[in-house]
Amino acid sequence: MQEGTILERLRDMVVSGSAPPGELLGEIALAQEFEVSRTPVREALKQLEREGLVEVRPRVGTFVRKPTEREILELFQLKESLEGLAAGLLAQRGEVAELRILRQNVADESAVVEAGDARAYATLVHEFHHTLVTGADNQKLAEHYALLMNQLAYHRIVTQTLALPGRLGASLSEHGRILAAIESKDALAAEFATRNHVAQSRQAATLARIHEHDGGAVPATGDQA
Amino acid sequence: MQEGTILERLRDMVVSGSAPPGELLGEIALAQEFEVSRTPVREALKQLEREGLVEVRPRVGTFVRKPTEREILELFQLKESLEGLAAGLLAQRGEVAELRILRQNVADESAVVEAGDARAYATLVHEFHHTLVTGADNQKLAEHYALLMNQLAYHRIVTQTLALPGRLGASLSEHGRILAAIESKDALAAEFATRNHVAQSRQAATLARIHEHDGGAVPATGDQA
DNA sequence: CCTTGATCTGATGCATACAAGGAATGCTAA
DNA sequence: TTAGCATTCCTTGTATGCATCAGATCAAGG
Repeated sequence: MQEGTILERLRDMVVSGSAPPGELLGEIALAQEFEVSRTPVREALKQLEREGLVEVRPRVGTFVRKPTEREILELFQLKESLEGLAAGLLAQRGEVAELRILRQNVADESAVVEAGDARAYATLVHEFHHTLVTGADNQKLAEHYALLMNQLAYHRIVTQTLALPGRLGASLSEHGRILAAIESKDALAAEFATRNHVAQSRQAATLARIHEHDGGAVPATGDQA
Repeated sequence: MQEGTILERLRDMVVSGSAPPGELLGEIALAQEFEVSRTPVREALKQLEREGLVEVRPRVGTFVRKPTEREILELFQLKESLEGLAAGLLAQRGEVAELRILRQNVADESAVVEAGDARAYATLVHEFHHTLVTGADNQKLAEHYALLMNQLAYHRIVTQTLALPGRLGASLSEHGRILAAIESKDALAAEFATRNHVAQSRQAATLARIHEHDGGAVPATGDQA
């Protein structure tokens, strides 16, 4: 079959969207699909419930959960705080491996923005933020952050958001400012540059969702920087 | 028997310390104690593992986990960030029920400090921080915060910390500054007052742990404000 | 036609039996 | 005496059967 544990495969089904929101994740069906018994499937489903990805209705079933607008706002507020913390911590660490990765990452971002490749940029954005959090050298922070990002179905949101006009370049320069603040070992500046970046990203993501609900592609007329 | 679900009862055993670090939480023994089968016990243990309270060694057993010094530092860093976020959000909410609770709480704190009742003050401290987070009106924040606090074995740490000379009064005035910043709807001031308070608390807690390792009660000679 | 009720299906929740592996213990040999 | 090893015990991991209950379906009455 596929790779990875049952938990990972199930989580991927939810995060990637191959199991759409509202869909019933029946223990028996999944057990047959994974060729195991209900017990390990059940354990994995409970874990996903703890991660906020599915909703278990007792005696009824486990369903893929779709975050409400309210929850997305709450998650972005948390994201802002946690990434800000990470940037500040990283700035205090001095010259570490993650810093070099960030430099290379921003350089790569410049290149793909030149080429206008929004999808490649989305991948680099993901790596940038991931490196930021990893570089904070705080395992607990990384764990909490990972929970957040799963619930935000990060890739798709980021990809859609970056399709907004002007957002691509704005995001790049924001990353540049974050890196500069970290380079200068100014923890406070790094924190606030990061928080500002996340806030901007949140606004853009909100717009992207609104446009999506309008029905389909993002329009050419944008009203945000 | 007792009240609450199996999960809550098990968690309480770990957090309260009635099951000391390193102790084996055997599924069979717990199942007999709770008068259920291994299955629900096992589910609860897995949940506690995800909360970071126990460590599951495959094919060996589930053991009560003791946070390392490193982890405690990491958790306090997160606590500082999350409580700061909460205070800032609360400051932006205007006159809400939680704000009135905080006012009453600080007033009560003054009274018990006058009376010199450190134990009663510890309870009020717990309520103050809990109200702060609740008042942020962010469910996800509250959930992540709850995870943190469980791992910190908050009650005991706070109680020990407040026993340090001078810490009682310092904590009270810090709470006062936090409340004042929230009252003035200054989100940034509220955030930093809270972060400063948590940082002070962390330093005091570190001292308390060091003294504890010296062997027993906190000495009368303190070297922190 | 709409509402209301019983029934029936299918899902989870729990209990239990069996399989598999790690750790301690005691035995043997050097 | 001690090092090495086999064995035994005790633990979790998995599979499966039964009990229970939410929700759908269908029929009967207004």
